[in-house]
Amino acid sequence: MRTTEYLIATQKESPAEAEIASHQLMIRAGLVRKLASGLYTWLPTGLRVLNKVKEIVRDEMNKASAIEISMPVVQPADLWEASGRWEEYGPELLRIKDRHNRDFVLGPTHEEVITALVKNEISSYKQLPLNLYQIQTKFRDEVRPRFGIMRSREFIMKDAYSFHIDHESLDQTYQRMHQAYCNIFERIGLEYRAVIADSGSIGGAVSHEFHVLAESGEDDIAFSNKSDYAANVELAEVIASGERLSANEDVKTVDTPNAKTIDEVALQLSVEPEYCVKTLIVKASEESAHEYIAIVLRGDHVLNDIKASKHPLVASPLQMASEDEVNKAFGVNFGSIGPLGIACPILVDRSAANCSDFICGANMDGQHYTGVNFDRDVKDYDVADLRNIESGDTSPDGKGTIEIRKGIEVGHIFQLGDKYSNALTCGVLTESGKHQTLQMGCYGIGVTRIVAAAIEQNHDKFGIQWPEAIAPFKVALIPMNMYKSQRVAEVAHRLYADFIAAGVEILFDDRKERPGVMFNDMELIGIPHSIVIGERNLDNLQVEHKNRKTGEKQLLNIDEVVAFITNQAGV
RNA sequence: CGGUGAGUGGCGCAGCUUGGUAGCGCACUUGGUUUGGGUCCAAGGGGUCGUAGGUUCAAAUCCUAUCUCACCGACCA
Repeated sequence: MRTTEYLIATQKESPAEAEIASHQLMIRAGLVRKLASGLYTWLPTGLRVLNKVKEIVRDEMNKASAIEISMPVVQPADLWEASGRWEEYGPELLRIKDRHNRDFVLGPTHEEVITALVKNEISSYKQLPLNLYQIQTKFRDEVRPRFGIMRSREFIMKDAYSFHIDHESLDQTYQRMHQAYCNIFERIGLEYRAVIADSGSIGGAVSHEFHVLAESGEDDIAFSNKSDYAANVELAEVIASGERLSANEDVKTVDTPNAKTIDEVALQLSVEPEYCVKTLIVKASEESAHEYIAIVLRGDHVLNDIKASKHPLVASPLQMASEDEVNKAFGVNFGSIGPLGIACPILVDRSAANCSDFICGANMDGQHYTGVNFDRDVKDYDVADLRNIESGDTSPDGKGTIEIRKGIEVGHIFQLGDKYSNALTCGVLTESGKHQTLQMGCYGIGVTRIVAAAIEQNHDKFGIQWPEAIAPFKVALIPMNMYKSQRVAEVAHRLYADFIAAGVEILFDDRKERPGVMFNDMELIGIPHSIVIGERNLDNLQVEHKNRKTGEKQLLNIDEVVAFITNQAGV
């Protein structure tokens, strides 16, 4: 490709609204342009990258025996009414009417359509398992589109749906998809983690998210430094390390005037917060036959709402008691609540349960106890996993310690079970001739989001540094003063032809621009290899190669350039 | 949906407080200059100042309404 026949569309400045690197760089490098909130046009360079990602996804899906189809973006509402999601989905579902005033939706996902399809096409267990996918535009009327292409309303998703006679078969395909996803992200060249998204209470994981690690990510990922364990911070189970030490001290009452927080208590008593416990009062569930529950955490730990609300004694969703309610029920204000002698059931976090001789509120304003111990002093309580996992905790699989980093969710795989097949009565006849509802799995990848995530992970102050596998071009050919130097022009044209003959994707900057402009544009666009042709090196029949990622420069003989690139880039 | 802020050539902004008929940088066009890291000079083209209404001799500027967008919180690939 020649720049003079191409649309470069680079910019010096990025729009004020672009907050994160990938958004700024996608606009500055001329990859996308915004049409309206959450709606983007893909310019030629961006589209080349997008297509590379699509091809890798497609290839790995095919290798995993998934079969490509294409379903409509516009879907009739009655399917959504049948699945219950016409009511359930809410305003993110864009609803439209046709000329006959019939209701349709712009598909945010395709479970309904695929299930209806399979219901009609598949009638025997012999045709199973079946795994169908498409790479296609989705529309979700996001509350707040953000970060450019990262969270747009219209986006491209690879969505796959598998159908099975039983759970065992579903599990096999699920594992296969898990592996396919790992292959995809490895091939693209991204640092990622497969994250446990929901450790179902019955039998193992039923959902994994795939996250690309990047500072700008919106999710906190906890992962082991020794194993491949990874989970959302909210969902990661915490196992308490160590054992409780024996009680040495007696309970004493100390004055802690005006100390409302653990930090203030710890400061007044000159101890670290981890030697204190904090007691939080939450609303109890109906079945608990109490009004409130006291939750006890170590002073330096953070309550995990999700875990707490899953406990049978605790109201779901979690509701913290107000200070007035606490005062009314227990005769004490925030700051001096404690488990010792409190008139409600007590839930103790696993880590807090390992504390001994600890400090806690005395249930009298302005006073705390020291030297408190479970069992000896606090007798009736339940232990549960109630806090957020933290950096440095032991990994839940027992291997290594936990690190926490930000992640961008780019993929999600699910074992759906029979939710949709049941609602739309999708089943087959079994070997014994009985009707059997199918088990389903679904597997999504945010194709457009991968492009943004790749930039988040691979850029510097000059621009994008594309991984080879998804770079819009492998090589930028940059001639110095081609319009003045006949020699430079000749070599440039010859190399350009050679690269094309060798099947290398090359961008030949034949604009009549100053060198600085060309260097800056090619670096901003992020092409992995630059070949610079200048009078300077032509006497020795050499040109210069520069690696975008490492910045390394070296001189190459003109005759060797193409081979050098094809060997290095694995073309 | 709640909170905050902004709408002025393609992009980034100034002008608004104190009304007087729109300006700067980038980009674009032309000519010259320069040519291994976003040259420099000159000339030029392009804007219903988000929209509607009002106040006024006069509105980008003041008032009212409305629309849109962005940023911060709960959802998602």
